[in-house]
Formats: sequence, C-alpha cells, structure tokens
Amino acid sequence: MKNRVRIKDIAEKAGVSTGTVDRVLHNRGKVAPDVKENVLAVIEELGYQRNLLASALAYNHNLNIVSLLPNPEADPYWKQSQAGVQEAIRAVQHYGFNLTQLFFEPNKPMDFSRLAKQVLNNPPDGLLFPPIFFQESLWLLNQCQEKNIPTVIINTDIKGGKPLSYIGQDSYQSGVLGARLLDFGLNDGQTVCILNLDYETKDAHHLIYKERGFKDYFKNSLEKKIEILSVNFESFHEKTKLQIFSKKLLAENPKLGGIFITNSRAYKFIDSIADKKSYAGIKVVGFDLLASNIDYLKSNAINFLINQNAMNQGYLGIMSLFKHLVQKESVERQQYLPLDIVVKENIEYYIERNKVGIII
Amino acid sequence: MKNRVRIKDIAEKAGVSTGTVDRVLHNRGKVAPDVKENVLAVIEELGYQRNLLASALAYNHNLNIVSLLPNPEADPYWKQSQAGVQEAIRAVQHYGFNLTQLFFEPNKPMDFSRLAKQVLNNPPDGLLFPPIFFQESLWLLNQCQEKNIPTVIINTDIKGGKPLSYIGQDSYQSGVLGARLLDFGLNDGQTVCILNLDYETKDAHHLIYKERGFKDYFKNSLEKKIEILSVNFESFHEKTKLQIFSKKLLAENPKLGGIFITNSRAYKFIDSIADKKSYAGIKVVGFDLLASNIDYLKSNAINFLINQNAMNQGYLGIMSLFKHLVQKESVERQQYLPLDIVVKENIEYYIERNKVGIII
DNA sequence: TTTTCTTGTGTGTCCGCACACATTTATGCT
DNA sequence: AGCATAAATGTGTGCGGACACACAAGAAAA
Repeated sequence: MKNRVRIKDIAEKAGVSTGTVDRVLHNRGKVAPDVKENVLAVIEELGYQRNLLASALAYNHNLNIVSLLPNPEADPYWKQSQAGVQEAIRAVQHYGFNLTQLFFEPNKPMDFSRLAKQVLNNPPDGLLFPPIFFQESLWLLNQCQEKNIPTVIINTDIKGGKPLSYIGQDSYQSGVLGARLLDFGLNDGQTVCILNLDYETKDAHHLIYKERGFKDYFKNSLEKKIEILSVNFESFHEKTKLQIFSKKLLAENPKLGGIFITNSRAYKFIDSIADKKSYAGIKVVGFDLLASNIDYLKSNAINFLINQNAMNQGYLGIMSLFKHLVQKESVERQQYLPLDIVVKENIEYYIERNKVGIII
Repeated sequence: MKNRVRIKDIAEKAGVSTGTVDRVLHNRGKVAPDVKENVLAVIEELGYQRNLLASALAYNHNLNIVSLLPNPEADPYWKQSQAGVQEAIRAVQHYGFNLTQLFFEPNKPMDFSRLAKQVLNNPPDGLLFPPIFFQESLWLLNQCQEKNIPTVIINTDIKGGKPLSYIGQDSYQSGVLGARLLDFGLNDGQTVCILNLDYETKDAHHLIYKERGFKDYFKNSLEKKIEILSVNFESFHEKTKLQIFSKKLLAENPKLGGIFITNSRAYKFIDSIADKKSYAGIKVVGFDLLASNIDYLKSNAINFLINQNAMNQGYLGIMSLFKHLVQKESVERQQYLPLDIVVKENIEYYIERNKVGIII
C-alpha cells in the first residue's frame, strides 16, 4: 500500500517495540506514562490507521450475530428484511460474522419473549430485532444493555432503552408524504380515509405518528377542504369479514377520493373489493414492495407505494453492527431510510437492487 | 472462522502441498494433470472459498484507479459523482485501491482527449469516466480494452466499445417518468414543454432517449389531449439571453401547463424568470439534487425532481471495479440506478445519505 | 555414463496485526 | 548488597494466502 503507516513504523519512530505500540493502541498491559504519551504523539503525527484486513485476520474470532425477526411466512413483509440481513452477512462473513436466525410469530408476544430468553442464555456478539411488542422489547433491550450486547432495532423505534441504533422510517414523515401524494389527486370537498389493517394499535406508536403526519399535512394545506376519516380493522386476515367491511366503507362514503393504507397490506384491501369499478377514481396509497402490492401498482389499482426500504433495514442493521464491532466507529443513534415514492414507471429499479452490494 | 475451508485443508485432503493447491487455484506453474484434477475435485467437495482478507493482505499491491470526470467547478452536477467515487475509495482503500482524480472541462473534447492520452501513458488498473464526447470516449474505451484496463462508464451509455459496466440512468424511462409526473397536474388541452438547456445535442443520445420516453408516455395515454413542445436553448449560461428566452416562452404559450427540464439545470430556468407569478400553476419537473434545485423544490417553484443518483453512479462505479479486480466476480454490463421521485416531503432522506456506507 | 535441462512439487517468507510468552528493568524489602 | 517481585518492554508465532525459491526425479543431450 502506498505509504500506509504500520505499527512497525510507529514503533521505529517512537523507539519502542511493536508490542508496546500494540499495548498503547488497545489500552492493554502496562505502559510507562511518558512512553505512552510519546507513542500516542507519533500515532497522531503519522496519522496511523489500523489495517482492517490484517486486524480482522489476526483477530481470528467469530462474531455471532442473532437476528430475531417475525416469521416471514406469516407476514411477507419481513421477507425483505431477512433478505437484507442475509445479504449483509454474506458481505462481511470474512470478518468472522456468523448469523443465527430466529423467528417469532408476529402476534404472539410470548413467543417473542421465549426467544428473547433463549438469546440471552447464549449471549451473541450482536443482536438485531424489530421491537414490535413494546414491553417485551424494552425488557430485551435493557437486558442486552446490561450484558453489553450491541443491539440494533429496526422498523419501529422505541422510547427508553439504549440500542446501538434504530434503522427505519420516520413514521410521521411517511404520513405527511402519503397525504401529499393523495393530495395530488383530490378535489375540494372530498374525503380521504386512513385505513389501519393491523391488530390492536396501542403499542404501535409508528402507526399513531403516521396518522398524525397525515393529518398535519392537510391541516397545513389550506387550498382545499378535505375531510379525514380514520378507520381500524383488525380482522384483515378473514377474507369475508374484510369484504363486508370494504363494501360498507365504500358505500357509506360516496365522496371518498383517496385511501391511505398505513402498512404493507394495501393488497389485502384491493383483494377484498369484488367490484373493482366501485372504487374507480379513488386514489390508493400504500406501503412497501410486496409482490401483491407490485402487481396492483402495475395494474393501476394502487397509485403510489411508499417504499420503506425494508430490505435496507436489514442490510444496514447488520452493517451498523459491523461498523461498531469491526470498524469500531461510532454509529448514529437514528438512521432514517429514504421514503421512496414508487409508481408504475419507476418500480423496476426498486425491485431486486443491490447489484453491487453495499460494503463499508 | 466457523469451519472455513483453507488452502491447507485442501492440500491435506488431496495429499499435496499448499504450493500445488495454489498453482491449481491460480493456474500458474505446472501441475501434473491427474493431480490437478484431484485437487479441483477436493476444492469442489469442500466448497472452498478464498478468504478475501488474507488474499488481499498477501497480495500486497496497489491498484491504481483513475477517475476522469468533468470539472465539478464548471458543472456542480459532477460534485456528486466525485463524492461517490471518493466515498467508495475510502471504503476499499485497505484492499490497495488508490485514486487519481483527473478533471476535464465539460465542453472541451480536446481537453478530454489530452487527459485520455495521459491516462494511457501510465495505464491504471481501472478507469471510470462518463463518455460525454462520443468519438473521443469510444476511442478511449477501445484503447482501454486493448490494454486490458477494466473501465466503467457512468451517466451516459455508449454503443460500441466494451466497458466493464455502465452505471447510470435509463434515459428513456426517466423521460417516461417525467411525463407521468407532469401528467398528474395537467388538464385536457394544455401544452407541455420539453426544455433542453444544454450545448448541441448531437452526441447527447441520452437526451434524445429521454425526449422519446416523454413523448411516448403521452402517446400511450389517451385520456387527455396534450400538446408537446420541444425546445433547445444553448446559451443557458448567459443570464440575460436566458431571461429573454424564458419570457418569450411563457408569453407565446398561454396554455402551458408543465415544463420538463431534461437535465440538472432546472434552477437556471427558474432563476431566469423575473416575474414568478407569470408561471403560477405551471408544473415543473427537473432532475438532480443540486443545492439550487433543492431550494426551489422546497419553495414549491419546482414540483418534482427526479434523482438520477449521481452520487451512486460514482460509488457503484468504483465498487464494480472492486468487484472485478478484488472479488473477481462478474459484473453486470448495465446497472440502472433507481429513478427516485423527490418532492418537498421526502427530500431530506436523499440528501447526505450513506450513513453506513456500502462495503462488500 | 555423466551432465544439463525440464517438469513437478515442497518449503519458507512476507503481508499487518493480535496476542501469548520471554526478557529486561525498576522497586521494595530484609 | 542481595533477592524477590512487580512493572515495563521485547520477541515470536499464527491468521490464510501469494509468491519466490529450493529441490527431487526423470528426460534429453553430451
């Protein structure tokens, strides 16, 4: 390498052995104060930067990383995050990164807790999970902090607890953006509907923020008068119930001009509408590039998808652990991913990205 | 590392020395046919994968990469690509990547040629440049192929020549997307204007494709009747001329509903309009996140910016060279970057990305 | 038959760093 | 002063792979 400063160079210049330099660099063993100071000065002067390759090679340990994700079979949204995690691990495997994948059932806090305990029994070098269940997640987060396990949380941020980093969306802003996109197609006097197709939302702060962002947009935009309707529907997995619900929603709101579906289940709503003409002219904004959503986007049944970059959540999550554990650099507490606006005309570029993966 | 297969393991199992395995792996030196076959079989069986770290460390050579970009001082667009290149180099510097940056004047083919010759006189291990001048670029590309210099071209693709990869936008599709975005705000019977603020366009295939994509969109969309006006203006750097031009454009086209500026100079057009009210209601779609464009987007003077990911062009360009030179994996001939749709509400996420850069 | 060359294979060193162990120097105590 | 012990520092080996060099055996030339 061109003029790269090595430990040996420092040792020479400081008139000590490489062992001593090593002790200074790693704060291990005893070094005479004046020698230490001198060595540090030389390090500074020569601008030493550790060779990551040699360092990782010599370190020769495994770094066991655990990903604790919702079962992707139960909710396809999580397939993307999982793919991102795997991709990242592949990229840094040479640095000794080992992945253990654990999956919990999306709506079973007990299952999550069970696995959380399992993780703590055999503490990994790093952990990644989405804190879907508030109490249980906070507990896990605190346990990890106690045991010094650097932890990255994705998808949903959480107050309290000290994760290494949160990686995900800015919920509030995604609501604002959703409103803006719907606003393009709305006329004065129309109604828009915020539709939550999710289980009980008391823990789901991100949905609350999303909704707030959405409403705030219209509060601040004074050009048109738009009525906002907010609806929760929990039985989204029961097709007939959902059909009845949808039909009623459309029937009862003749002035409906737009629907904002706050998670990745826009396709479920479209699925449920038997008579596709009954919502002609109603604009639909949803989230995330699930296969079903993509199909509906292409067939114009969905107008916009906001891409939350679920894949990148996983990817950057692992990379943040890498940055912390291997590069030993500081990691931002919050890393917001871009809210990509996806339409029929640009969706191809968001499917199957990562041609030339992401390194650090 | 967990069960990682090493050369030593292969050697043992095949009953030869590591030197012989090395010779087989690198096709160097002479190996008896039967031995070679056996070693290959063992490699296959154990699923050997070279340890990139150890390999790069032992290789101990510099890889000199040259970036040949338009002078960013002359055209701020190129600042982003430059930043991407630098960021990528930083990420892979440990693998011996060294960068030499050369800059040519954006509208001087002679200057480009001069530097091209300079590059060839001292052949680098990899080259990256945007083929702005067709003839000159094609010549350079062919020379590089002859001398076996892997070359990545960015921003503009070129027919003929065999680069390692092209990284950039799909011009045609960006035109389609621009049309789609304008279409949101257009009413029946209005006019849209395609505005090229660039020097003579005979070499600029990407502008031609962009225009074609734009027109094709409206050809295929039968809902409204929209008239399309296409205008070139070369003296965009002369403020008064541009002012006169803009004024005339607006005056002569009272039904103008949208303007599609085909490159990153949308801000120049807005700058030139003295009476901001004269284009009230006219939608503007431009390209790229230059500081000036961003300001106008935030103040609603520009409605949409299509982000061509100029930064990523540079980043992925270098990473592709890395993939080829270090990872020795194949690289896609064409790597299209996403056409991000940027509005006021999501722009923050596109500015200053790369919190946790990309590694391999 | 001896010498020289070719072919095939094994061995050793180095890349930069981490870490264990060896060695030297300083300090305290009798 | 002499010795035990602690503090400070130096040396050596290995991580996995690349590559130069050493060396043996057989073939070709003398």
